[in-house]
Amino acid sequence: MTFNKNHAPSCSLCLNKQNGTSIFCSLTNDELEVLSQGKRNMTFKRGQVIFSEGNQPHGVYCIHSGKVKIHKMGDEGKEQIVRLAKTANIIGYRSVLNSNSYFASATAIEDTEVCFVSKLTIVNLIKTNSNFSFSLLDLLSDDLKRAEEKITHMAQKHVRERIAEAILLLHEAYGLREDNQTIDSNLTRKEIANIAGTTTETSIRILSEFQKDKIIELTGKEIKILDIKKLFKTANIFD
Amino acid sequence: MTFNKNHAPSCSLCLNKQNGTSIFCSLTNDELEVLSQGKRNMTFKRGQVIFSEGNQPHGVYCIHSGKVKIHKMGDEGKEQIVRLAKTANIIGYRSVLNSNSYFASATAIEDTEVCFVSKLTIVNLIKTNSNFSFSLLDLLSDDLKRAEEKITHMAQKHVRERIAEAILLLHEAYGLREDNQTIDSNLTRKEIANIAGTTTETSIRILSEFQKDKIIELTGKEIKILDIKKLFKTANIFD
DNA sequence: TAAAAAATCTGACTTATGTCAGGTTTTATT
DNA sequence: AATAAAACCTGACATAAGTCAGATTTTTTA
Repeated sequence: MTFNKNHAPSCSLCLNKQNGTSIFCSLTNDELEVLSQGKRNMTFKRGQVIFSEGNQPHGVYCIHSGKVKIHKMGDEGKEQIVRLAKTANIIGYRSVLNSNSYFASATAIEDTEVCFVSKLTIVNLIKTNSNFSFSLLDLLSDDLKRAEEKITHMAQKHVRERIAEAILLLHEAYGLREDNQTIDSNLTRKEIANIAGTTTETSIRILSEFQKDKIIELTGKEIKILDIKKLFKTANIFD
Repeated sequence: MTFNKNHAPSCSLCLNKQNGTSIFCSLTNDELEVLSQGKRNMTFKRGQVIFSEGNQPHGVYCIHSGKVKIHKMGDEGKEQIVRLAKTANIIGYRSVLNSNSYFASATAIEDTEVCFVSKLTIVNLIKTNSNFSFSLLDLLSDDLKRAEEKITHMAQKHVRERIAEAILLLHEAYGLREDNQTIDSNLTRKEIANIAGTTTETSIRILSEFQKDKIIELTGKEIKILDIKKLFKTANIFD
């Protein structure tokens, strides 16, 4: 990890804020100025750890650009990926909000720039700006909803359905490349297994099956979605 | 369900509030008065539904006494229990906070009295009392932590470990009866299966195994914990 | 650019856990 | 109290998915 004082712009000029995709959108100009003054810019190369399970949190990380996986260690040292984050998302807030140590780790899955914002700044914002509190509550509620949905699916769905769901999650979280077909991420088979909660071998086998069934096309780590309707059907998701 | 205007006391006199176990502890006397005036008292018999997946939420439910399961329907109509609530807990807040329809249902697992608090009241409290916001954020953070832990366990633990964990969850959530050994709840084998994410048959079989191994003693639906250390070990939980 | 280390792939085999079926006991309803 | 409906239990069997092992390809590192 390296510090980088000048790369990310001031928060009020940040594109992610202007897009309306950031949790900091509800801040006043003054508040943004304070945020901007206090933040610390850092960059992480693919594979580098942003924070680690068990450590003490001192603030949150706003992803200025890049992609991050949030993962937990299981009993036998097997990784479980519990969330995926991208540009404009903030990570590490859960532990800050209830003052526990991190219960999960965050690792860059591609080169990533983050702005670190101290716990004190976040706490002050909650104290003074209820819109910010609402944004945080909304964010947490959404995460909780997804997590409890995932519990149900882990308990009840077959691996084939869960792998299909993992691909759909990647699609939703990271979107498509310019060709409008290829998922904009390159996780390993093992990481896909760790989203779906299965073994690397099974993940490989089922991805090949999907290719044989003309649902996806695989080129190395790239996944091109050929038939998204079939993918939803395979995942057993209807709506 | 029946309305019951006089059973639960005014919020400021409520024992759950005085115990320090309620989320409303951070409220001022004036705020408690508003809360008290606005609340509506309801009672639900064992098995009755408090709110249902898919419906629109209009407020939160504070459990004055009783026990409630929060559960989701899986694809094949199989229930997954995602949380357990008891006296002093509030339920239904997740959906209120991000204005979605309920994504899970709540059903009384024993006779339960609740106080219904309108969404407007909650929103006003968040707007005016940042301590209340902190309490809610803390609550949601804790739920999220537990949920993401459960995802990992669902994905990686064997059914035997998950059933042991389910018993420990019951123990933690509902505590013990006067004998200091028997868990104060009487879920069916099927409901235990629906916490652990397995079938009724397997849950029955594994509970019998635990009895044979002198970890628990079963009398109808009652579960007496004989060896909690062994139970933790069986669940593969150390700390 | 060579060597080492990951990641991918495939086949054979094992096993945990689900499914089905039938009987008994407990609980709820009339 | 009688009947119906859940809940509980057990055995036999089926199968989804894990494990192990070895080969190939890709990526990383020196």
